[in-house]
Amino acid sequence: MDTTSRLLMLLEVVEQGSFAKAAEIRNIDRSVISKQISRLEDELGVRLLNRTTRSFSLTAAGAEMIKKAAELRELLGETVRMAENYHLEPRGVLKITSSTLIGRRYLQPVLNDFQKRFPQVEVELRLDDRLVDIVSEGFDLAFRVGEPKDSSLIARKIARNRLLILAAPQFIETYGMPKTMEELAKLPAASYASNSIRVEAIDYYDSKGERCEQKIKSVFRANDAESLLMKTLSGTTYFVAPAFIIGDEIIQGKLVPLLTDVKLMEFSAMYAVYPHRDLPVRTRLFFDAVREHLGKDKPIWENGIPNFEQMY
Amino acid sequence: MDTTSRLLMLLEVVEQGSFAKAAEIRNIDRSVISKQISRLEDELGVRLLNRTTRSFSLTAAGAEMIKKAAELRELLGETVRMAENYHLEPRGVLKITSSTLIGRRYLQPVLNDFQKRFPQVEVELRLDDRLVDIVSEGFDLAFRVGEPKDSSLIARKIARNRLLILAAPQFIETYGMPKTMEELAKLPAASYASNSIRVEAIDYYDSKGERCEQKIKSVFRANDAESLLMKTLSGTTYFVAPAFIIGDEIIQGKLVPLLTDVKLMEFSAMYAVYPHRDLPVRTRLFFDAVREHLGKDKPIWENGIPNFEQMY
DNA sequence: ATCTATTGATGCCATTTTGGCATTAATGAA
DNA sequence: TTCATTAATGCCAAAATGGCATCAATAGAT
Repeated sequence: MDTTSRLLMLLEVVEQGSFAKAAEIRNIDRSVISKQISRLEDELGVRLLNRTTRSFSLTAAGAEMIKKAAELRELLGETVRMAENYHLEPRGVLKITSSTLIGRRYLQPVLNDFQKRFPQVEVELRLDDRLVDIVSEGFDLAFRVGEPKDSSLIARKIARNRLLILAAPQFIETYGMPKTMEELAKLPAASYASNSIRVEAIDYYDSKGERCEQKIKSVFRANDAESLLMKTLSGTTYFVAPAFIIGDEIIQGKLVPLLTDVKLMEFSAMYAVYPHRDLPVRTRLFFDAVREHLGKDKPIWENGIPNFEQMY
Repeated sequence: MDTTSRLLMLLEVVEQGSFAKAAEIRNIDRSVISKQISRLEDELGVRLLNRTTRSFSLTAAGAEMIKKAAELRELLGETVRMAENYHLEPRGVLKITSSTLIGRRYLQPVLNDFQKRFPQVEVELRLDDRLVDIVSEGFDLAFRVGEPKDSSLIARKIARNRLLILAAPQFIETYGMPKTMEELAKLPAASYASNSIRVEAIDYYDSKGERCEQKIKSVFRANDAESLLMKTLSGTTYFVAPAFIIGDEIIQGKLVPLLTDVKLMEFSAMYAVYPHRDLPVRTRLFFDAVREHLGKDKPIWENGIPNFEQMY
């Protein structure tokens, strides 16, 4: 390890706010960070951090150094990316992140095939339902539902994501088949709720084509679509579900679409997000493979929903 | 060693034109270069050099990489320099270059004192009578006679450098004391000649104050002032000498100034040259020490020339 | 005020990496 | 052709690295 790497290490330490966190991210011992930062200070001949045993603050010199370190990281990244443009065969580590469901159901099959075709590519898949900082953690590609806010990133819509209103047959037996949105609104619902998004109503177009919002009676909230689905399968709630979480439950008769004549507003589409314009070969190929797998116009998950084109 | 260092190594290899020369400059074995460049190619996944066992050429990828490597070197240099601005005590390696005579006679005493005062500063002195590329070789400071042409460098005049016309007493016995420039011009001269400068005449002001040029009869030319001086001491030539090469030869009576009533044009002054606006502390302190040693208005070497103020 | 958990520093040791030497293969020059 | 120079490779000793255990300091909890 030499001065440049030590500067990048310093930058990470400062970004993370502690030696320990930086060490955890790099999967190395804290002592390594401690030693390398000390050594960097020796090399530069300047104290960079004011330590107070349990924390630190930047010195004036340290503040200038991390600015330069950020420039170095950027430049080094550019350099590596430039080299990657010369790769004919994909190689290196493909780092991907997505929500658990997307990863397990839609990326995993593509990845399996991808690594058969390109054995030289290592894959690191991080399934996480919270948003991940793809720049600082160095991801090549992220898959998310909903358009990301960070405009420094590039987001491409890769599949639409329509909504359905679903319930189990047992639910319909219990409550009867609702005929209107107002009737539906009185029935118990399962709905998605995390600290970022919270679904509390159904957006739809009424018979006159006007946009309406119908508040729902949510009795079960979770930040995990599978949980909501399981709850709904138990027959105790209905569920306004984005299509991409549906497997073959409808074909198997475990779930039935309700109010299929109502026109629902389109839900946030699925997006691919990446940090730079010029993707490494491995990323571009995988990206294409995912789009191929998901389908050009009609997303793959809609195959499990008979007559979906005629609904909603 | 990490990717950045390997890139810088590549840059040096390309600049030097061979692995062997780059290895020599760094004082490491060739095998190290060979291994590290190979490893860099592995890391980047691109062939950077087309090898032909006895030489190499850059690939397209390699050409792009060395551009980036040059940027990296520049940025890393800036970073280190920025850190040096925070040094209160001088430290690090002070790298100086000068001509042999300047180094031996005028820098050496200052350096001895300087390292007594600041033992933490290492010194590397390169005496070389050809011009040295102070940027690419990383010198802090250079001392030269004559204003340098490279405008990317900063040059400061640190001492005037007047001329004298000198001869040994034996020379005067042999040829008689010349009374006019015309008489002098007929006598055999020793003169400085290198592939850059070639002294073939004496510039002076005549009795009417007009600029004149008197061609001389040069019978001994060398690119080394000491040689010219020794030749002159032998009594076979006179010598138009810059004052800074004079020791105590005049006081000891070994040399006598000729035609002291002629007003000679001032010779190129002595300059200090450095590559950047913001000098590290060690450099600034040494620079000041040199100026102190040489004297503010009257250069130290003029002390060996009695009544010099009244001559020429 | 006291206790506890966390943080960064330090010393020690096993592992990895590095750099130098010797050898080899290739190639341009004499 | 021969010869000298160059880069690559294998081997080995030396240096650097990373992990573990430990310590001292301190912010936060009780």
